[in-house]
Amino acid sequence: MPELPEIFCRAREMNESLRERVITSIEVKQPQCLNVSVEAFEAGLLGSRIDDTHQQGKWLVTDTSQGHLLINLGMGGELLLVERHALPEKWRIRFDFEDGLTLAINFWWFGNVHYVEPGGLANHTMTAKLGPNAMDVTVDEFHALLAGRRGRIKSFLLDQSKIAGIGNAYIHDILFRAGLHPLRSISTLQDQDIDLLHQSIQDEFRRSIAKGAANYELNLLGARGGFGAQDLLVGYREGKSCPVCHALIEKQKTGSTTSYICPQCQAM
DNA sequence: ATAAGTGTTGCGCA
DNA sequence: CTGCGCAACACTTA
Repeated sequence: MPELPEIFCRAREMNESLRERVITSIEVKQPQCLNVSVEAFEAGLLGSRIDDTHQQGKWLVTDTSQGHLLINLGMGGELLLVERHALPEKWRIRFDFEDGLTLAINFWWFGNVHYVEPGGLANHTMTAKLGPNAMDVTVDEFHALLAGRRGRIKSFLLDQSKIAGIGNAYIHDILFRAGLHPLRSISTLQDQDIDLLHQSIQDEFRRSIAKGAANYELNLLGARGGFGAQDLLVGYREGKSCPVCHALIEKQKTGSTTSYICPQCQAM
């Protein structure tokens, strides 16, 4: 589950390792994850020089000399920079560079690799409609985003068009740190709840980024991140005791996603 | 061995 | 606007 911390780290790694490289060949094993035909994809990116990469929600947006490469790893996957003779077993799309290195992209379920021509980002609806990056939202902006909303807090936080980058793995501890039940109605939140929730998002993501993000994902060079189960307070800890009140952590179906909560600390 | 569950997203529908 | 069910490119666990 690449969420904001993973994508943030991958963007940083791409900037460190891919800038100035020129794409000399492209192999697409899975055309379904493209937004254009294989022919158009290759015509767009062959010969292009990699420039800056930035993170936008769960998307990686790479500028090149011939347009933009946009990647969404869906529910998990890797971007591996390897020697061409040492390709990983599984990859769906591959970019070869002139110096013998290859960027191999894989994802295990639902990913996107898109090409957008120069100046066309505004027409790429999947990224154009994203809300502000969760880590970039100030506390005042966060209050404004929530003002007048009716639904439930978890649905809002997971809605990428409202605020981008939060997924169903980090959200367990984000809500726990804020003392909020996932099904809590936004309209019942007090100002201090919103302040604390904003702080929780910042804290959780910063802690993960500081450790190189999730340890179940590989970075560009194949190393695992340092943020893992030992860093979670309630997430994926069903039946264990709450670190604050020692009540037993519960796993609950909340709408179409599963939630891990402390029934004491996160009462409705 | 078979089936359910899972980190994402867009869509249609109530 | 909000919620829900569904489907789409695997893989792990019960």
